[in-house]
Amino acid sequence: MHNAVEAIDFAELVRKAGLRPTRQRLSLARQLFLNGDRHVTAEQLHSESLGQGFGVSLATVYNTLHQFTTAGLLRELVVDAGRSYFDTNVSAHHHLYFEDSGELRDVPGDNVTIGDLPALPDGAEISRVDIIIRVKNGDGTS
Amino acid sequence: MHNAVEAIDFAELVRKAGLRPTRQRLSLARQLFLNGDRHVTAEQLHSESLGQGFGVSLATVYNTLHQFTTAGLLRELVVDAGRSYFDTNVSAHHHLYFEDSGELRDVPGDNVTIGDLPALPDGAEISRVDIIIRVKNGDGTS
DNA sequence: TAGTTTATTAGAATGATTCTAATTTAACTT
DNA sequence: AAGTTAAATTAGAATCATTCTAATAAACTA
Ligand SMILES: [Mn+2]
Ligand SMILES: [Mn+2]
Ligand SMILES: [Zn+2]
Ligand SMILES: [Zn+2]
Repeated sequence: MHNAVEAIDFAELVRKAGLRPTRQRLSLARQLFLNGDRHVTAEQLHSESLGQGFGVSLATVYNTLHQFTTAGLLRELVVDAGRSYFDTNVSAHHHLYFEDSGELRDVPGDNVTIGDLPALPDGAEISRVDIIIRVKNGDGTS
Repeated sequence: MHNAVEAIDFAELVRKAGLRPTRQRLSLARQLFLNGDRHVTAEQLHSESLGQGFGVSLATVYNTLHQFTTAGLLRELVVDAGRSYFDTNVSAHHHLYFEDSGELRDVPGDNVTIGDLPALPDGAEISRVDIIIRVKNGDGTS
C-alpha cells in the first residue's frame, strides 16, 4: 500500500512495471500514488496535470493508465457506460457509486461474500469480481 | 415472469408502460420477451430486427430500450466501457461475463450475499447492486 | 557519442449513443 | 369517418470518450 509517510521511489515503481521512467510517467505516477487511494478518469487526470502546469497529452494519459493497469498498479472500473475509472487501490474491495455526483468510494472487501458460483466451462477462470453498489439521492459528501 | 407457454399481450404490456403500442414497439417487445431471458445490446436488437425483415431505425431501438428500462421492463447493465446491455430479467440476480465472447449469463441472486455496508449519507438509498463475475479463457459455451 | 528502441504527441478516426428537426402515426374529438 | 392534436419514428448530424496513426522526441545501450 502506498502512503505519504514513507517516500515512494517513482522511478523504481515505473521501471518495475517494465516502463521507462519518463517525465510524463513519473508525474502521472506521483499524482496517482502520492496521496493514497484515488478513483480517476483519464480526463480528470489530464486536466489535473494541466492545472499543475505539467503539460501532457491526453493520449499519453490513456497510454499510461493502461500500462499501469496491465502492470497491476491500477485497476480499471466500469460504472457508467462510456466512461472508465482507474482505481489506485488494487487490493480486494468493492465500490459504492454515487449516481448523482459520480463519486466512487471504497467498500472493504470482506463486507461482501460470494457463495456457490455456477460451474465454469473447462479452462475458464474468474479474472475478477466487480461489485458496485449504486446509491441515489445522496451527494456523496460524508 | 414472461414465458412462451401462455401468450403475452404485447399491446397491453406496452400500454401499461404508458406508451403507445406502435408497430415498432410491439415488434421489439416480441423479440425481447417472447422467448424468455435475454441480454442484448441495441445494435444486436437492431440487426436482429432487420434480419427478420422488420425495418426499424436504430434511434427507435435506443428510444424503446430506454423507455422499457424506465418502465421497469428491462434493466440496463454496464459490463464494458462503451457498451450497454439490456436484460429482460429484472428480478434480483447477478452476472457472469465471458470476456472473450462478450456473453452474459445469469447467476441466481441468492448465490451472493452482501454483508454490512458502510453507512450511507442522509437521504441516500441504494438503487441497485451490480455484481459482475468476469471470466476469461472460456468461450461461454456450456 | 552514435545507434537503437521506446515514448510522446497532435490530430484524425472510431464507434456507441444522443440529438435535431422533419415526417408519420396513433389516439381522441367532432 | 374526417379532422385535430399529441406522440412516435426517422435519417442524418452531432457528441464524446477512446483509440489510432505516423511523425518527432527522449531514453537506453554499446
Ligand atoms: Mn481500457
Ligand atoms: Mn442509457
Ligand atoms: Zn476502489
Ligand atoms: Zn440477467
